Amino acid sequence: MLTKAPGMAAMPESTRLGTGASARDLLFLREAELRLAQDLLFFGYRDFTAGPDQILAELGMGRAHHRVLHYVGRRPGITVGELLSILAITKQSLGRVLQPLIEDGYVMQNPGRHDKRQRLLSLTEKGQTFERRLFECQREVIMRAYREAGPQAVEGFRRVMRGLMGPDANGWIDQLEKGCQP
Amino acid sequence: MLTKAPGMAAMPESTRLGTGASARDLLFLREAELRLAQDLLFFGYRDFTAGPDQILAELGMGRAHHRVLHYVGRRPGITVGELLSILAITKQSLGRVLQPLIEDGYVMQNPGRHDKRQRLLSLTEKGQTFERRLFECQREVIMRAYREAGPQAVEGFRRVMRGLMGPDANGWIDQLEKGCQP
DNA sequence: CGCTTTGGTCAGCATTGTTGACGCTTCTCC
DNA sequence: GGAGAAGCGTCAACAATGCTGACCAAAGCG
Repeated sequence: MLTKAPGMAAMPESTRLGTGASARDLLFLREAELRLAQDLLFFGYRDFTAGPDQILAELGMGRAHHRVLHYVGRRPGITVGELLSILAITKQSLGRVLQPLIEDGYVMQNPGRHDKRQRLLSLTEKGQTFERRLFECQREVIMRAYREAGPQAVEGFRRVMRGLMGPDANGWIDQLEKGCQP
Repeated sequence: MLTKAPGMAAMPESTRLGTGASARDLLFLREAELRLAQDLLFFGYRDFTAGPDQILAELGMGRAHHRVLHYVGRRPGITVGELLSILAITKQSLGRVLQPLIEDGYVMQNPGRHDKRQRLLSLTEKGQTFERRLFECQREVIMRAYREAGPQAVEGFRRVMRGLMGPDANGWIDQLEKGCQP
């Protein structure tokens, strides 16, 4: 907004992080660049969720249902407590979407083997099918964005996004990534 | 989820986009990588908005108020119609947050010079101060993430985010970037 | 046997999105 | 100049998804 550096964003220069970075390297921290980040996150997140939202609406569901289906699908046998931690919402908020999902046969619950208080959640066949449908919707969007941006951009995207979130979320991401490559 | 390529994300190889990309280059399009993207966006967006949300709550406001303050601040003299297009919400939804912001002296409206039907919106001193406070909150988060990730990662982040959003949002982003470097 | 943990539930409230309908002012075009 | 369109505001009702507070039941644990 004050200094001028058109196209600076395209410079393929220094890769060094932090230590010893020149003033030139830090141009991307100007106010205008940070404002842009706000916009990117707002528009990006909104458009990214738009597809599933539409499908969900047809079945009388919302984004919260998708999140439950996603994380139950990602971690079959997850406990209610873990799900609450991941979503960072209250028991009541979760109950309102989880209960219908169970009643309508998308999610099933089994008592824990070691701890019978627990209700281990997993997707039914119907739940898997539906979750996949929602996923395919976003898959296309991400694939296009990733392919157009290229592998290095994707890696950069990941680094920035992880930097944006707090330690809790970063921990969950680590766990989720681990769990998917057994 | 099916193939295995630990640490692939860190490979600094080919930069070529799309055309002629090898199978190796496209490993980042595996299902697990796309699932990860879903998680990154969910956690990232949530944690990114958490700071302002807290401040806003103390004043009886919500995220919607922040968005209005942000875009009015970004485009002083914006019309109600433009704001509606950017936010992609209904007139009624906007009215509910805009009206209180005007009454409480955060936003002021002046009749358009050429078209007197228009109400050109801009931030009052009070509005600017408050918006800046919210911005500072996110500024720190973004700056840390950007600095830790490095300039190339930031560029990648931008490319991917722009790829995620639709043409409308991309158009608005272009306009907003232009308007800030007059 | 008591205490804690895990999970469920009821009641009420706030934010923010939606539709539909109606009114006022102002611009534009014939 | 008058008709219709455009820009904006507003009332009413509804839906999704957060929240708090309170209370209950079953199971684990010392």
